[in-house]
Amino acid sequence: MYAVDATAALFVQRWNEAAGLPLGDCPVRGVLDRISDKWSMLLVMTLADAPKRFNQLRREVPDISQKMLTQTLRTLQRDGMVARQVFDTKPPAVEYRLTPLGQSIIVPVGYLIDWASKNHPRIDQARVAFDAAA
Amino acid sequence: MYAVDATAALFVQRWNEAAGLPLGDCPVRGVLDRISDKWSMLLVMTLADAPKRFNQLRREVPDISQKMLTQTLRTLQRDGMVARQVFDTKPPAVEYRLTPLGQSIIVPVGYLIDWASKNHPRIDQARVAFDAAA
DNA sequence: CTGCATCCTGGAAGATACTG
DNA sequence: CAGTATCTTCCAGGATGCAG
Repeated sequence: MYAVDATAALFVQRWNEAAGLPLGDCPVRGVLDRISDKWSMLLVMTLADAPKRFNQLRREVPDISQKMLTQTLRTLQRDGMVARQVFDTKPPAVEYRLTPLGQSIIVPVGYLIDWASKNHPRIDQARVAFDAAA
Repeated sequence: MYAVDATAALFVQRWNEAAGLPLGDCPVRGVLDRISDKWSMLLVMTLADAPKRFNQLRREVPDISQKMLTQTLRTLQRDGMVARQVFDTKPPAVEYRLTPLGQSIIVPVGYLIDWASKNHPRIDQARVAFDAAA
């Protein structure tokens, strides 16, 4: 055991319960896998402040290919995180917006982002030290 | 804009600042990428309650290959999240434990796990509905 | 027990071209 | 503008065998 704070201990306990499930039935594994794909969370955060259109997303995430943009948006839509609204104008416009479910993940992902921005210098330091030792 | 709560709005604002950075310089992207690999967070959570040895980890995460276990542990060690301690016994024993940095990520990841366990039924529903519509 | 070395494959992702 | 279709590349990850 370590000395961990109460919040961490609670999460660890929940995790241990979840981790005991058969692999296919562990909902956490499934969600972590989804989050873990290269673009999903990036798009969720890019849509976090306002709904956006297809090419607007391409501009704001310049290093995503249009194929992966389409594909990731479809997956997010299928998972109920993003809603797709077509405007029947000429030329057609398509707007993507977070659903309430999609919005609800902003906070937990936000904590991770917060952790990242606070601790990435430590990670960088650790890497330099590790590589120097090797 | 959506109507989002204050916490979410704060995280969105921070994200937008981070997202403005050149891609290589965005610390958040880097950390999301690390988290996004298949096994890192799984191992962190498995080590969250107590230090463990190599084959103990194999048993607790039965579907990880030994190659990926070694590889992921090395990466976590390099990033300063995990410490590796060798006991000079016969046969040799090696113990892996979370560093303070590694422990500090339990809480933000925990929020995500919490979100996952609460919302995975909604995601499942959404998928069924989406597939039925198609 | 704790690994490293090698080989190999599936699927993720990129590039390019075309369309309503 | 918002996609689809196809081809190709690339590498994470699995399988297996060996070693200190």
